[in-house]
Amino acid sequence: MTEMSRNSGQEGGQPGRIGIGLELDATHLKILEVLRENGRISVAALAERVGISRANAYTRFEALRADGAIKRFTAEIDHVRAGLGITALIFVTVRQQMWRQFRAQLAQMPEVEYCAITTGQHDAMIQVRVTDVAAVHAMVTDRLANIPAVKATETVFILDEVLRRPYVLPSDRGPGRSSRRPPADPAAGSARSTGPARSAGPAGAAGPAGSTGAEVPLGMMRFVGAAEGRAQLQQDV
Amino acid sequence: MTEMSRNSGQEGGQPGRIGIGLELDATHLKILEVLRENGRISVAALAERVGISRANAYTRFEALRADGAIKRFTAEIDHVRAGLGITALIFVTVRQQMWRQFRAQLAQMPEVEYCAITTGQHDAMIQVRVTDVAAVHAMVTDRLANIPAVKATETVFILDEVLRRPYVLPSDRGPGRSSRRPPADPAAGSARSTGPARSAGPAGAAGPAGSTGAEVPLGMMRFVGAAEGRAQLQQDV
DNA sequence: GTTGAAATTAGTACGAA
DNA sequence: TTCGTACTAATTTCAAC
Repeated sequence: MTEMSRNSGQEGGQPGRIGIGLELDATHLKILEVLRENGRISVAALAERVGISRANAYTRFEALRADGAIKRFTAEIDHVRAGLGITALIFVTVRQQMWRQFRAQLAQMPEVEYCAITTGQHDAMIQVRVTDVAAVHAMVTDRLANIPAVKATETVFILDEVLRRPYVLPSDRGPGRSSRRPPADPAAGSARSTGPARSAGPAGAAGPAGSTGAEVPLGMMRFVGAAEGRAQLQQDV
Repeated sequence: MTEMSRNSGQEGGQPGRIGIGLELDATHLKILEVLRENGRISVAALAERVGISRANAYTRFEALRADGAIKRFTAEIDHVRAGLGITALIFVTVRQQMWRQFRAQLAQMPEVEYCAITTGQHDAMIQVRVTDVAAVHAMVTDRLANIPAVKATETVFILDEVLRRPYVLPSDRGPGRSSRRPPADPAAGSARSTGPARSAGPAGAAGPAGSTGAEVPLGMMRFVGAAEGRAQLQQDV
């Protein structure tokens, strides 16, 4: 299972915990930078590219894995080549108090590649990969519609995936804080990595959670209030 | 080259291209299955898990990479640990005839992890990872709003990422076609991969593209028509 | 497509700076 | 902590079957 709970690497924790077990310095970020683009690089080559000794690279590599900063290593597969030419996004409104059931059902659907709980008009967005358009229809009408937790859905097809970065890092915008100019796209490269797969951690949980339901204009951005039942999110899930 | 004449193995092709250079048999899928969960496994261990000889595994492994079925290998990084605790989805309405500019600008934004062109109310969805909520605001108002190609945006925060599968494969639902019962979630594992970063290729391009703009009820699914300017998608991009 | 054996490389375990 | 080296184990390559 690929359930992402929000806790640290090896230990389970409370949902609210964010604890940092490892201070990531510039060298750590550099390692992550190489690894996200070439997950299969040897530690020796990694050490050379980062500019540290092999022994140091092994130590840091292991630390990053143990800490959970590196969750797992995966191969990016061409879905079209693999026979899954259709990608769709399904926005789901979940009936309050039924989040647990919804998550359980999700785990039973192998065509679901990604699911995130969001603010806004809907409660969750799921991304599915299937062989044909009919399969999307079947998925929505047969599978999702039969889940009591699902109140409503809205489907959108993905026509093209313009960009997919392995994983964004803070170092992408320099050592500093936020809004600065990017140093241009550092795309090319190859990465390699090794290690057992583990449950993913939680994403950011800050932000306008538990909003009131009213639209709150904030500059050009529209914070669409969460749907009813969102307040139960933490207790229910 | 024999059968791969129309697409090259290592090179990206035109957006409309779907060509299949390599026939993926059950063994290939099995290899992909292992690799997506453990991208850093050795080819020797891979051979053992798949049940083929080492040499065979090397041959197939290389073929999958050359063919492009495996695009690259990457490390999944815990964004929170890496200092990017906030994830948001920004739905963008793009001004017609300006897709090329939009895409060019995207490449200049390192905080963008993913961008897909969609049907529906909006034209594109981008996922960003940043350090704090303010950075999202800055991103939308300062960066996106200043792109002439961007007509409007709508932002939604991700409160939790419930599920992330390395990559969905057709074998997940058995050798057959579509809607069947999943064999339960085969999640855990770790993946390793290697390869240069590249711009994402086109996803499935079928579906209700070039729709009229009217809502077409189809079972429980709502096909929201594409926004104006979508017709220029292929020529413009 | 498989097996086995050689050459290379990776991973580990020390000390020393 | 980090580096450098030596030792051990594993992997990749290449041969023949």
